[in-house]
Amino acid sequence: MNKSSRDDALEKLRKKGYKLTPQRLAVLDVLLESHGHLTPAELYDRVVCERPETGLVTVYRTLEIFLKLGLVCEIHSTGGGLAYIARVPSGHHHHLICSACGTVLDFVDCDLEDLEQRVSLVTGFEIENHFLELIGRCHDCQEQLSI
Amino acid sequence: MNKSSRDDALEKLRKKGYKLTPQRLAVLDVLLESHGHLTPAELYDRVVCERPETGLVTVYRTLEIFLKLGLVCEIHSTGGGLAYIARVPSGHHHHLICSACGTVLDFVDCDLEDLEQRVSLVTGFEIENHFLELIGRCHDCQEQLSI
DNA sequence: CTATCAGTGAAAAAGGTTTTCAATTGGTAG
DNA sequence: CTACCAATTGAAAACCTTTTTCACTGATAG
Repeated sequence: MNKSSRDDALEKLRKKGYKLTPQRLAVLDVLLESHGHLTPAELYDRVVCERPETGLVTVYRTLEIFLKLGLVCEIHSTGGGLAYIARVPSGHHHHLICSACGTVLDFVDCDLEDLEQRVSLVTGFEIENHFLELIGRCHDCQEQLSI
Repeated sequence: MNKSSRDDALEKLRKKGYKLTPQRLAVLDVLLESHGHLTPAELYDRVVCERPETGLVTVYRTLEIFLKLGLVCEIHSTGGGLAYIARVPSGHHHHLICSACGTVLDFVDCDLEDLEQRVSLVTGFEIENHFLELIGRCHDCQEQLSI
């Protein structure tokens, strides 16, 4: 639960003219309370606990809006579909994903600007974006293996 | 067309006991002749031109084998499904993808080991893998914009 | 020649995501 | 406070990608 993230999100939604419906608030709160990434289906399951009248479609539509506003990040590395996690309001960062429990940590220290400049010089590409995810095993899951 | 890549691929297939069927050869050749990444459906379309009796299912099955043998790389950043590109036999590398024309270049110079060690120290994660794609605009597509 | 078995195509199934559409609702102007 | 209207919603259907199932084929070994 992060009050300032929540208020920041509500502010952005309001500013763009999106209505603060109960469904959108529920999706937002589930995202903010979650420690790891969630697939749309997982998100839907949790939202339905609070508001049984919510539809899966609305979860998809809400995620689309949240993504456009930068309130969530999309995670691609997970097999099959996409997953989403609330974005802390800290600008540029990447994700470190535990392959066992799915916990996602952010990290900022990526130094990719240097790499991008080098690659750009060699290839003539104008780099617009990058996509970096580290996959590993978090401290807790390492311990569970050795027990 | 890259003769040594083709021979290398045939060698690997043979060594693992996979039969060199016309369908598999067709998929391989389309991949080797392509400059960018291809979705399974795109690949299928091109293969069908040469061998109309080929099924989409076989393309999927072939890609699965090629991926296991390291003959192709999977690309995640593209919206929707996955895409594949022939892997040049050069070990560890990443992809630079043109957002306009889809051309994919490889680059090797990633220095992520340093980053991984830093992130590992800070977070306690044991890094197993990383996933990096740079997205940009290739030299040709930059020119087309300015014309 | 026959038995075997990897490989195949077509169809069906299985996900996941998007579209359609009629009904409802949140925010606002009066 | 009320009425209005565009935005939003849920359910169903449509779509797309990928996987599974199954009967059949075509090599290969004995």
